[in-house]
Amino acid sequence: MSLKLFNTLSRSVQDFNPLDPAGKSVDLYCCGPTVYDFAHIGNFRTFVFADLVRRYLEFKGYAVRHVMNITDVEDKIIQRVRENKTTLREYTGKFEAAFFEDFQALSCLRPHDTPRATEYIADIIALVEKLVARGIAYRAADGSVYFSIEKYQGCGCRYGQLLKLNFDEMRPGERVSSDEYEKESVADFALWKARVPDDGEVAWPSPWGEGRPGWHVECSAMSMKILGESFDLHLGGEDLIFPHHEDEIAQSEGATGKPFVKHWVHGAHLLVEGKKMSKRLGNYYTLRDLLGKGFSGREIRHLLLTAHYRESFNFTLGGLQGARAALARLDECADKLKEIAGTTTATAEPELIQKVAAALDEDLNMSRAWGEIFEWVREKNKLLLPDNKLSPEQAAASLGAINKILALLGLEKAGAEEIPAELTALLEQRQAARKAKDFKRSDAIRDELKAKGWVIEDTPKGPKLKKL
RNA sequence: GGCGGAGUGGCCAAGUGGUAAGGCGCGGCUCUGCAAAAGCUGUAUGCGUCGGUUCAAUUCCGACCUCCGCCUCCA
Repeated sequence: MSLKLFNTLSRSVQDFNPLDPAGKSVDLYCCGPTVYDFAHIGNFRTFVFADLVRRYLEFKGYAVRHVMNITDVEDKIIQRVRENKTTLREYTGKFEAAFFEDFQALSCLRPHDTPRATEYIADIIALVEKLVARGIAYRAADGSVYFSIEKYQGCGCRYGQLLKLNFDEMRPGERVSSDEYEKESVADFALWKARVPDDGEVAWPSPWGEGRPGWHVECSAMSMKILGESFDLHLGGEDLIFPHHEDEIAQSEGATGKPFVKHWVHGAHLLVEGKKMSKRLGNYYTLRDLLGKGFSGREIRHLLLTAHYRESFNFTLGGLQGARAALARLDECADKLKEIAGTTTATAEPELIQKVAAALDEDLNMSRAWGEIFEWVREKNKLLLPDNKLSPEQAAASLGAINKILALLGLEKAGAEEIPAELTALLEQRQAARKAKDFKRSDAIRDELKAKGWVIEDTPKGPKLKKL
């Protein structure tokens, strides 16, 4: 089975085939965070989605090179640096570190390369020079360099590959900042922004005078430097389709004359509690906010992975409770299998893995994959309870399968917590009390354990302690 | 105004031209000294509204309603 993915270039689901003639390696670029503040849950939907793409490609046997940029120079950052009377590096370093902490809390695999824009200034300048030399970019009177869409189209290139553009009908200018009035045409965009007083110390020398890179150009410069002028996959949030990604294509193809990216995939946004996230509505959650409410990164990741990536998804606190319950059901089944399997090992049974892979092959249909997983859980539960019908070998094979799936999804269960000896002693006392029919005492011990955060599970084979 | 996406049970969410996966929640049952936990089980004559095509539509077509995204530095 081969992977099918939606491609924004064709606006349709198509077979994914890497550029590598051997069909073995895949180069993947995902637009990363702008490190001006803590990232919110919407940002992380995109990164978890990108992580799923990477993990699934690796699962299918591809050697993936995953690159994600860190945007560490940009208008908002400069503004914050000014307000906080700090330096660019100090300011962005703090939020970059926070970002990777959050990233890890969600079990996202660290990309192989995480280039910072400020460390690729020379490459950015070289790319802009190339565009200027080809006559596609021009220096305006204010010292900024702009990309000319007219000249680009004059070279036989197409602007508007990711979406239909109709400049006459568009509402121009609402968000054009006042420092861009030197442009020849409203559609043109900045490659290099001349230094202005508000920039403070944030500036680099260039052939056009001091300044800093435009936003879109960093992704073109860094992705091509690391992955080459043409590569397989470029991911990002759907809001980046225009202008960011369209401009990336223009800059890259304008400079190289080669197709930039073969396959563009965009993740949809999410709503929070049914509404667009906003600080005013109180439904703006950073990852830290959610962790602070007691939810785990694993629960949050599970919830983000329940819906299809191209559908807008309603993220709710109630949904997180549901994620917790769903994961508990899964873990419970795995624990029971583990108990039966003991130290026996066996090859993972292939059926579940095949079904989940078949679902993911269809444009990463996670909802269908979950359907398969939970149907499998029910089937296993029927064999395990009320009395086990599985041999240790069978249980080990089943356990191998579910563990492989959880690893694929980045939802491995953390190691079980050790039960303190004093609690085990209490549990034994309760059993003694029950045997003596002193239920008052046994219930008191049960309450005591519950107060300590542990619940007793009385099974036909005796009591077990479980962390709440 | 232009371009694009979406409306499926109490909530979340798949899917299909032939009669609705899965998760959460809720009810029932099993187990239990009682509970809890766990498991099993039940839970949409219906897929925004109104028309049309068809032997058959939630699925195709048209109109309408509602919601969401992008339209020059937002994941």
